[in-house]
Amino acid sequence: MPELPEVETVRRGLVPVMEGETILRAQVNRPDLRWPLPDRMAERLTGRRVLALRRRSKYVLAELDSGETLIVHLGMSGRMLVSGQQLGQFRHEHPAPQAHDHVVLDLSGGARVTFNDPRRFGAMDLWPSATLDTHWLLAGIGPEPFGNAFHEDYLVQRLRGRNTPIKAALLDQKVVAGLGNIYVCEALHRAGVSPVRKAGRLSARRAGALVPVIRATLADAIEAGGSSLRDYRQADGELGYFQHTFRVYGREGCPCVTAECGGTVRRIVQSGRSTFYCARCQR
DNA sequence: ATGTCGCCCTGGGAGC
DNA sequence: TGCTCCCAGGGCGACA
Repeated sequence: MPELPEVETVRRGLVPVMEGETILRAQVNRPDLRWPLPDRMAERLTGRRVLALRRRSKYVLAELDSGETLIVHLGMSGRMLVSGQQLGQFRHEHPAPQAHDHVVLDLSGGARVTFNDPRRFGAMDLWPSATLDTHWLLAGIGPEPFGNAFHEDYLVQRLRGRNTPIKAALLDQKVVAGLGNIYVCEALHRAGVSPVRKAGRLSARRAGALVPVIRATLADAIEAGGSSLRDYRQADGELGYFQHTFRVYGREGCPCVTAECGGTVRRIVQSGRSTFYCARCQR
């Protein structure tokens, strides 16, 4: 689930139950996820107030009143399940613990946030907030797609001379933060750019034009995620926000949705990962 | 520096 | 029903 729009959706879902609240209890059920969890993680979280919830790329960042920030990455299968929140006059019960519930946080507002991650590609760490940018997971990440540093001249410059397919270049988190396999495929289709085209062989005009298309693709996805945020709250934290209408992703063999195109969506493999695109209208 | 590949894990679905 | 194989939205580190 977790590319930038999904992580942003998760963040927005967590804000009302975490921001300004105190972590009354932290339960850490194993010593590691993808990497070792920080030393004494439960103690360093317990009693801390969450000052702000932010997002950087695909990371959720919980700034604590201890001067540390909890860094969370959802990997491929990570979930942040919310239970026990107040809904009108009702308060949901906490569900029974599930397999792969690795970290459980009980907040002062009554909510419980459970990090569940079957594949354990996720990660958590605690790091001084003042030097968050220097954390090894965050240090090399490129500009936020909605930030001022991500603009047409930047992207043109960044792609110049690169011999890798544009698909791989946009997947590279050093080029732009937060894009994953789905939204790269979707953005390239919207832009009419072939995923196999070498990044450096895209005209400056077409390379620059990717910037607003990437933003629009992500913004639409966030909006779609936001619309199902209500389900997320109602349904005991069950994360079910994928009513997105993908134009190419997962649509191998289906007709291209571009008006008057008439092409068929193909699936190919690039650097070991599926790419979906229409060879007729993506050039 | 740049680009590709293997790998860390588990679960779900397709096919037999 | 049960097995095997393939696939999965990430990203690091090793290699050419």
